[in-house]
Amino acid sequence: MLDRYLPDEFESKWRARWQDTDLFLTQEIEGRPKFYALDFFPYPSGAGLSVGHCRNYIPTDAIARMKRMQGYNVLHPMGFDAFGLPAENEAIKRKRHPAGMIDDYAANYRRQMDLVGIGYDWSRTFKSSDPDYYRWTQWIFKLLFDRGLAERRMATVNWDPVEKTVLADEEIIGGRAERSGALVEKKEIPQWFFCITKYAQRLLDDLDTIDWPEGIKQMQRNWIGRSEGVEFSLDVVIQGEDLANPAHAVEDLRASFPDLERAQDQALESIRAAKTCLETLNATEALARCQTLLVLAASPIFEPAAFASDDLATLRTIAEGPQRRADAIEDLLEELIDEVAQFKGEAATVRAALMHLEAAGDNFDTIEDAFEDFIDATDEPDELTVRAKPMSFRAFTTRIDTIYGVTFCVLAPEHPLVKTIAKRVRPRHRAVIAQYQKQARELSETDRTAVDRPKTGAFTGAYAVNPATGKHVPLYLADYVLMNYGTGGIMAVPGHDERDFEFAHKYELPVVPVIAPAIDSIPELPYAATDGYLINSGSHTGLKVEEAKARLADWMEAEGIGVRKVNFKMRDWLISRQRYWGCPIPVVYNSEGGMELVPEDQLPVTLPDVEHYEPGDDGSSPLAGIPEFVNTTTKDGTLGQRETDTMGGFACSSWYFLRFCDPFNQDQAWDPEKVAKWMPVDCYVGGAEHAVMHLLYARFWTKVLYDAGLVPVNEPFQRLINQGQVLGRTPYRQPREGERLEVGEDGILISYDEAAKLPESDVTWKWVRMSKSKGNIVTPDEAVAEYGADALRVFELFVAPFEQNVQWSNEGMQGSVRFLSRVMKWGAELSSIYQPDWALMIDQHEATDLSRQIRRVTHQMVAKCGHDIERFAFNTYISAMMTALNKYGDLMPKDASTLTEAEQAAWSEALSAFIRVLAPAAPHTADEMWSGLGYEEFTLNESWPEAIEALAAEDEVTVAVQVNGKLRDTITLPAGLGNEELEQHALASEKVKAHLDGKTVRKVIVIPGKLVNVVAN
RNA sequence: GCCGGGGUGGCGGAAUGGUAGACGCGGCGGUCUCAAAAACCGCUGGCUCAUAAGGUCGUGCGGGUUCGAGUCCCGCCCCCGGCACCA
Repeated sequence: MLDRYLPDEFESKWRARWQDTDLFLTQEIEGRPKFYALDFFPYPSGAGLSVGHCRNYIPTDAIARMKRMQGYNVLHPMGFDAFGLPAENEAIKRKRHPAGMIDDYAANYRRQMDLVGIGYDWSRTFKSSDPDYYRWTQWIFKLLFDRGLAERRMATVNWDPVEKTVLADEEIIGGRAERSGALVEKKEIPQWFFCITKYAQRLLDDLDTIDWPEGIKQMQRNWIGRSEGVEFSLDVVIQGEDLANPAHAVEDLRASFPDLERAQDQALESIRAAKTCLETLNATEALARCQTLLVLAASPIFEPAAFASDDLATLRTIAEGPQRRADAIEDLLEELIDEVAQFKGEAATVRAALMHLEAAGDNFDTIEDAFEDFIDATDEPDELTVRAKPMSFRAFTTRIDTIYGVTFCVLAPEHPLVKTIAKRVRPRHRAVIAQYQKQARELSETDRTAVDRPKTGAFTGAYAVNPATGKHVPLYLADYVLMNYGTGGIMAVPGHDERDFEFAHKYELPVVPVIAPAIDSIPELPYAATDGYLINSGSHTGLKVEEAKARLADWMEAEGIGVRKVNFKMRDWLISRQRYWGCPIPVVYNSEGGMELVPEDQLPVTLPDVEHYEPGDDGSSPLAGIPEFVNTTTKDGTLGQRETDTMGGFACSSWYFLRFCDPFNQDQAWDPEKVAKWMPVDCYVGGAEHAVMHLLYARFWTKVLYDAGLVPVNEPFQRLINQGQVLGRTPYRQPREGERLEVGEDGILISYDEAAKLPESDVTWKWVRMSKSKGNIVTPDEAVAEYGADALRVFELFVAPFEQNVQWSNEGMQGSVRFLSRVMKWGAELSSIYQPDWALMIDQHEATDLSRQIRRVTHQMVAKCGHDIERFAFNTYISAMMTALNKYGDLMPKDASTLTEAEQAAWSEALSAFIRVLAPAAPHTADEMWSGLGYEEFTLNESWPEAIEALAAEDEVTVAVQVNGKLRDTITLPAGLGNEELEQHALASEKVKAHLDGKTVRKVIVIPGKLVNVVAN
């Protein structure tokens, strides 16, 4: 037997044998328990694997190997996440087709995985871009659609101007695209969504049922963002008066407009002009013409030559008035026409519209006032109800208990009510509103949501009515209120909310405390805590916060003002990508714009094989430019057009773990029985960067499939473990004059060569995640070539706890080389006395002290190793073997011929067990040693040694003896002594006596087999 | 700011409330060798002490609970990761 670890001598031989005999083929033997070990679906990149990736694959392999030896049916598959932007972008850059490129990269990954001896069942492998696979991705899309969980709707999307694609919220980091780094823009297009929000509550609740890192669960909880509160209505009034009362409205108008007389004159003139127009025009015709013009004016494709000259002339009158913007006038007229038409006959509508056309030509600012006067002058009081339609908005709050402290309200600048309010308030307010809306629109999302940004806002001129107090509080616009959370409007309680407080401070709004930690105290504001009592709260004063919440909610529900509501921060999953390299969405549109799903028997909708797949500059999918793809027929045989969006990559990775259970089923996505056999995944291993997106989406799909009765589990991944990152030592230098640092960098990345040339003081070394772009990658190829595959494996397992980051050093692998060499040397020394039938012998011959000691080491090691692998503590698994080896070393005989048969058997057991326990970590070495003992079988097919507790038990124990909690002596005693005996031995210790001198023993605490603590004073 | 995870020798790290520092790296001394490497053996937390024995301090900081705290509780500090005007 080889007595040194010489990997070149045997490692590749074993890998070849494993492959040749299909060793890693999944076994499905009746009656055995199952174990599904899975690594995150990797996206193969051109950079290949680094030793960092191996830190994922090696430990999973170790546990999978142990489980197989322990008699489990083990499913340990691997495949490739092939679709997606990174692949497509790289393909474009390299001018290669992504399919071929991905094939090459995946082949390289596979080669590297094999190189380090990962025992994947390659017979089950697939890529998500295989039509055989994505056919079923489309099938699941259909399933989601049929269950009302896939929707197409207009949406403002995050647009990446560099990659020319739409991004999910999750793909934006700080306002920039995660991948390209471009500043994200807004765009409005029809998009496909999966309605994950319908599952929000279950996704949240079921986190409690799975064994995942607390951090990841918490991240998902935060992402889902559940909050409980009350949503209720607030009426909006202007000037603090109820405009439903016409008399008030007119009074108000007069009071607020001292120039009324003059305005009336102007208006009357306008009306006269309008009447003249009316007399000469057919009313219906006039209205139609107006509307046409308005629509035209708003259209970006407006083409003046296409229209009759009198239309044009009218349009010009509208659009070219002094300081007019066509869109502003259009807005106004559209509103007027809408409103008036609703309540009056056509003639009046046209009259009003024309009048305002005229008025607009004269004096835009007074147009609203002119309208008021017009209504006034027509002597038709009911027309005032048009203006006085009550306005209200809804607000969501988790702190309904603070409603008495509302001193103002805020709407998001994009809130739909703002437009209505703007029409009704006085011009100066209208101008402020318009200005503020413009400002908010122009701010990028990044700027707008920057935390340290001072609050801004604008008073609308309108007031909200607090339903609890009836008080009118000013209504503001402010961009710290977001349209896409809650209702887009809030009740502001500056006394008990930091943001509202800051805003109130800036705009000098009152701050009223309504919650106090104790009934008679006044808190320091803002006081955001929820423990306390209500003060200044009318009939609710004195209630505790929780009770007040309940009572106020009850009251609102009873009065119909509001309802209890649960709000989620999570949004639906945007799935559309306007790109080529993705799974086509199986939808066809007919000529009327209706949509239908591609029937199941016509799936897959395959991606056309084309030369050019670059996205168009307008953001349309490259598929849209391929007529052979787009043009198709609908179910009823008419011409149809295919959906040209493809699905984002997360769709493909949301069910691959199911396909692995039945990878080549041609008739269905999987056989439910097979999935029932293997699912859930027992141990799912990958990086923490997928904490939210992939893991949430996969959970969502699993739940949908569970609801559809297609999978028997509600959660896909029973146990999740995140490996730590491998960091490479990376050189940086300070920027030179004229150089600028990238955002987030505090030095300029340089190469190792450059670092070697610079003076040491100019180079800063940092530990940075290995990546090709950083130039700090160590590949498994290098590591295997220099140190050996098993050395790499052992080092990766040993170097640090599994979840912790590692600072990589090649020298560290030298340590595992040393360990493996010692193992092989020890094995070689013992091989001459190895007894294959040790198990029989060991019971037939009387044990000696030595044999008992050997067996104790063996059985302690076996127990610890199994337990440690199970709990992913691979570093202590390796160290347990090292410890055992050290102890064996101490017990090794000078002369083997003096060993008794029991001792030979004990040594044989030790060697046999050690090799098998070593196998998950160092399978090449284990197989080499195993065959050296004459065995034909691979260690993977051998059974995991059994740890016998009785043999592992110590017959002597070292007892710590303390006096007043301080260690004063250790005494070695036979195991199993009673407490009293231990106490006596402890008190008999000379050292203990010395410390007890002059003291009285008050108490003696005995921990059996461990410790005696004498308390004395 | 909020949430999560951490902070232990020169370094990576071990330690169900019970002998802190397992195991490894590095370092020091030795064996072997003409020599070096490799391998093997021994030592290796600080202070105190000529040495040993012994003593004493010691798990980010300050308190507390306990016979006994790296571990539990309270209050801080620092590092890493995530979220971030979410009503």
